[in-house]
Amino acid sequence: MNCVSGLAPNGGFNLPGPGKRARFAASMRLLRHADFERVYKQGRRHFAAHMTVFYLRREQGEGLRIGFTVGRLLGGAVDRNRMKRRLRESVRLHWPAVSLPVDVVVNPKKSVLKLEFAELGDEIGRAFEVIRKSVERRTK
RNA sequence: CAGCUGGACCGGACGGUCGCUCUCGGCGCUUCGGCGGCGAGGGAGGAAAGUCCGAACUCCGCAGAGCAGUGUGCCGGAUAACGUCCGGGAAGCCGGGUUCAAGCCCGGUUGACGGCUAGUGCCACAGAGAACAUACCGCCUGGUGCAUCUUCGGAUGCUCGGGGUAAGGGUGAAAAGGUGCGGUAAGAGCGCACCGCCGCGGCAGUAAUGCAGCGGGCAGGGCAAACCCCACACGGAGCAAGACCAAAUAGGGAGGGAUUCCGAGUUCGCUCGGAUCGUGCCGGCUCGGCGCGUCACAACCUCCGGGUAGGUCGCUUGAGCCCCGCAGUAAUGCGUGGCCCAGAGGAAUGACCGUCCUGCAGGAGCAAUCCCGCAGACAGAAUUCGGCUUACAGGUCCGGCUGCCAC
RNA sequence: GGGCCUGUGGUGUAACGGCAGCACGGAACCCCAUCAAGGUUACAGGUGCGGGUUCAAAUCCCGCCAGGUCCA
Repeated sequence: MNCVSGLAPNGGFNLPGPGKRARFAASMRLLRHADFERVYKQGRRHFAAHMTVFYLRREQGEGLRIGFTVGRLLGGAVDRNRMKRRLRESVRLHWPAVSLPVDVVVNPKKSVLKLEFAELGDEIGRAFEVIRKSVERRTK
């Protein structure tokens, strides 16, 4: 029993509308190892200059959920934490207005550490756009 | 003032907007498990690191003792404990003084420092000889032969083999006490003095050890970060320890209930078909439908226990931090008072901006200063403490040495 | 959280505490009409780094660094 497939998406509290302030609560993140595995094995991939984005349409629930994988190859603990924090902030500020029932995993590259923050945000925005189009096409 | 060096400490500051996480308060929704939003407060380090030691804590194991294994290793103290810390000592190195020299004294510094007069093993090359030492060149001695000189006693030189010698040369990391004087054919602890060494008892000190004395001419080369011996310590695993709740699926255990007849087949265990009875499920009940049925198994129903995903606890009040006082050379201990200081779990402490601070480059200015740009280390809690080790921009304070300037 | 292993020319590997070798590759030359193969020659290292023990260290000891691997 977990809250992810059950209550939170059904309730729909966590969907930020255009007027709402940008948030990034726990229910909007991927929190379980099994979810990551499913997205890696069954999901589709989108390659960008500074990251690779995996995404998978979810059967249950409605909200978009996102997680980050930053492995040991990318640097020490300080650098990896910095990457995750910058990604999280970018995702928070570029959260798509339309609600998508999709799980997303982002694998950053080392350049995320030194990249201009605005540029990182643009790339996240473009990735969300690609995912939105892909999901809408499959739904029809 | 500058450079080098030792120790202690700090590790950019303040504010705004939007986020994350925990706690508390009250609110809304709820399938009563939670979810959402509002307000207030808390939110990385000196090394959080490496995981090299030591503990706490938890589970497992355990009559007692020994072996094996691992670690530690001068002495005393500190401590919960340690391979850590503090103090002391031996020893090495550097500088100065003194001495013919060895050595001794003073100052600084280093400091894994039990035992090779228990055993075993190793010591390449070079060298005559390397552990029951050794005679290559030398030195001394007497002998044979030859040459020269001769005052005809012999002397000198060379060759050969004999003996003595451990001074000198040479080899080596190391050649079996050192220096000086005496002594001698030449030499040698052969003798003496001083130093070193060994033994004995004495004194000082808790002890390591030191000091002086007497005796012995000197045995006992080095290596135990070689095997080893001696003394001491150590049960094993680790918060993914461990405790509790516990889905789905599979499996385990216990219990409950009830039959007879006819026909056919038969390897004589039983099987199949029909009727009847009992029972379980569907159903409010009957009929009906789907199953099962008396040795055992299976099936049905009820109950129990283990346990995975997942969740909760462990989880932060502790050998705790700060101030002051006392004891101690110090490590540290004791006492009064005050304080509560991160607890995540795909893992929170961030993003953007402003002002200031520090450093560096550029520009303006006689200068104080101003403008603009760049940079601000090493690094991120993961059960918790005590250490060690390693990384580290810049800065503050205290001490030592050297140089320059002033008095 | 804990255990174990490795590090030597460019590459792969040897070396009872006593001169750091071997093979491949690269370079030059020879051979050949040419290429390959073959032959000869020298080069390339202070054994991951820093200390210590020893007369002497790749080897023994201590501390770091990098990499690999196993268990929970």
